[in-house]
Amino acid sequence: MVNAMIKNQISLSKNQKIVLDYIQKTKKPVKAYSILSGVKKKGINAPPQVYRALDKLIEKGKIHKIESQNSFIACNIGDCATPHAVAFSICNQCEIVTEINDQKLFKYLSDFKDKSGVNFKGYNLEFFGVCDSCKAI
Amino acid sequence: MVNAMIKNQISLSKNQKIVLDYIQKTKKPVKAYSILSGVKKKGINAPPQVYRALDKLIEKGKIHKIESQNSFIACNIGDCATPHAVAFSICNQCEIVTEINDQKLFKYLSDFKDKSGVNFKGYNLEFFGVCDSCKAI
DNA sequence: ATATTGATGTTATATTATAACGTAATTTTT
DNA sequence: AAAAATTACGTTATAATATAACATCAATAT
Repeated sequence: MVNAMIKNQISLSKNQKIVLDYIQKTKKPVKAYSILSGVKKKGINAPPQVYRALDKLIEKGKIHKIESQNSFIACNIGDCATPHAVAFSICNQCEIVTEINDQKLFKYLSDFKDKSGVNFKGYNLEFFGVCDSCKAI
Repeated sequence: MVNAMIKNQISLSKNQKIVLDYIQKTKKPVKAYSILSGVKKKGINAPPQVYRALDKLIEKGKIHKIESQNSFIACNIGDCATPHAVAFSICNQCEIVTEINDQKLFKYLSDFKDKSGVNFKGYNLEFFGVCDSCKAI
């Protein structure tokens, strides 16, 4: 029982913590090589170290990749239960990304079936527009 | 009037035609450098020529970029009226991509508003799963 | 005719990501 | 606890994706 709980807690390795820390500090999505320069002083020296950490953090639901930007953001839902079923809004002007947490949308997409009746395990949805702050300018 | 119609016909430049031709011949999504090697004999020699054509073809609704694959497919809806509001299904095994043409889904996504009431101009939706052919194996 | 815009060709380089190898730490199994 | 298996680490090199910059040519609009 207790063991099961402990196992459920997702544990992070040293480099994974360093990379996650860095991503969580920023508001905008960050690119892999920005992360690399940002964590050099912590002893991470080479791209593979960053990319390996990123891969694991995605698997563990701690971060998401924004495919249209090749950038990464922290999951704002804590431990994301569905790391492969995600939706974001992206401002075309300032490029700020916000993770969308909308149960109705999630249900709609999870239930969606294509013409041949195939249902999908996951999805990545990126909305594009201009955010309120940019509209105000 | 006639002029307006002629203007409405989307015209393609020489390189744009070559690149589109190549993409339409393939069933699977193709990568930029595959296109480049595929059209070398047609006189296209360097990456910028391909990428410029790709950009224009996307603008003109002739092709779409599959962001999660950095690959490109021909629009299966002909002249896509909404080149920046698209949905695809992607097989995780064979990586085949199919463009989804579902009016209900389109309406749902176009009407979607985030928490702050912002409505979005476009979206890119990629569903992931295993296609029927791969399931059968 | 001439200014503007769109397209081309080319070289070089920037950006993003992974292969491959050896080693060390951690976890699981026995 | 020892052996085996898995996971993570560090490093070098290189692959794959994409753009900057510049000169030239073509088309179209004023």
